[in-house]
Amino acid sequence: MKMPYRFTSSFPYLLNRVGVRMGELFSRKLAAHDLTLPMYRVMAVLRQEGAQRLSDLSAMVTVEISTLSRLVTAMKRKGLVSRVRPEDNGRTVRIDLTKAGEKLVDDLMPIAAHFEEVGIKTFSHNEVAWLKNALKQIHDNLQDLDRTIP
Amino acid sequence: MKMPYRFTSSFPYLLNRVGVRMGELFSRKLAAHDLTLPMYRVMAVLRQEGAQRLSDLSAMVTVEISTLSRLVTAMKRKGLVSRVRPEDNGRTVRIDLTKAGEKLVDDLMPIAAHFEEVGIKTFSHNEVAWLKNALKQIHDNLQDLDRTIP
DNA sequence: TTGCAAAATTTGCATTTACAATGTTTATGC
DNA sequence: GCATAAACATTGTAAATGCAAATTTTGCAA
Repeated sequence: MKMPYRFTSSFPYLLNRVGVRMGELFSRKLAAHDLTLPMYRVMAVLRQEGAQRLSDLSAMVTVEISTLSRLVTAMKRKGLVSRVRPEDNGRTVRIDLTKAGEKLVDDLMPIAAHFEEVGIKTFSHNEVAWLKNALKQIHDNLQDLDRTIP
Repeated sequence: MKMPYRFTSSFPYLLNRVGVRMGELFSRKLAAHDLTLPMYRVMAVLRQEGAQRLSDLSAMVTVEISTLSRLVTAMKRKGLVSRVRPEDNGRTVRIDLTKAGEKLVDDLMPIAAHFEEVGIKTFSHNEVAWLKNALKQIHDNLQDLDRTIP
């Protein structure tokens, strides 16, 4: 038999709910360092991928590019990142972590990892791997739709 | 062997990414009705659960209560919800869908369901059920932490 | 019953965000 | 080689958000 549609059992609802919760928990820790969650995400991506153009960073962090532009301004003021226009292509901009930013994000990542750990502690290694892969897959499915019907 | 920590393979990252994407897609549809995603979520919860107090609604929709207060004001202005103070407890407030709000959310839910469908189309029924349950479980794990260490 | 704490919501205010418009720099067609 | 388009990034502006403070109503103890 077909189940009736339940909003609170829908994927977007469950997704948003756990995402917001996890974000809140971590944000409290970040506040002690005078940081926001988007700032952390930017630093974490830069740490992993190295210097990025603004638009690429925007895609990786899933934050609107104009928002990111201002965010980077604030982070630069804090001495966390550098922003330079490369000589070979002056319309782009190259964002990178400073030493201080690197140090800070290295301190914070274990805390983020801890919250992740708490969330997934009731799952096996394989289950977590499957789950993460599913999230990746679903994202791709939605991206495909986005390309098909703009 | 232990894998190095990869931010872009972390659960919070994958979660946020797919959540934002799905939200964006649906938001575009909502814009045609002059609605925002939080507004839809409020309506969907009210549709499923019936009238709610503001604080309960806040918990269900995972939106900050002061934000919700203003959101409800805007929705009331649009004629989507009613807001009354019950006689038996004048410090609470009772939010409920109007007929118009009910009609609107009934029209929108299939669209939301469609995007969900697109996202999870590559998974079996059982897999989706497992996935949703996992998200619920993880949320609970985090809630427990929240209660343990405030 | 009166006064005080708790519960629930609202508001003040500063920050963040999104969309559109604008500004630069590079690439392309003729 | 020059005009024009395309690619990237920034800024103007209005709306959304979050925290703290204020407000209103209820519950409780003396």
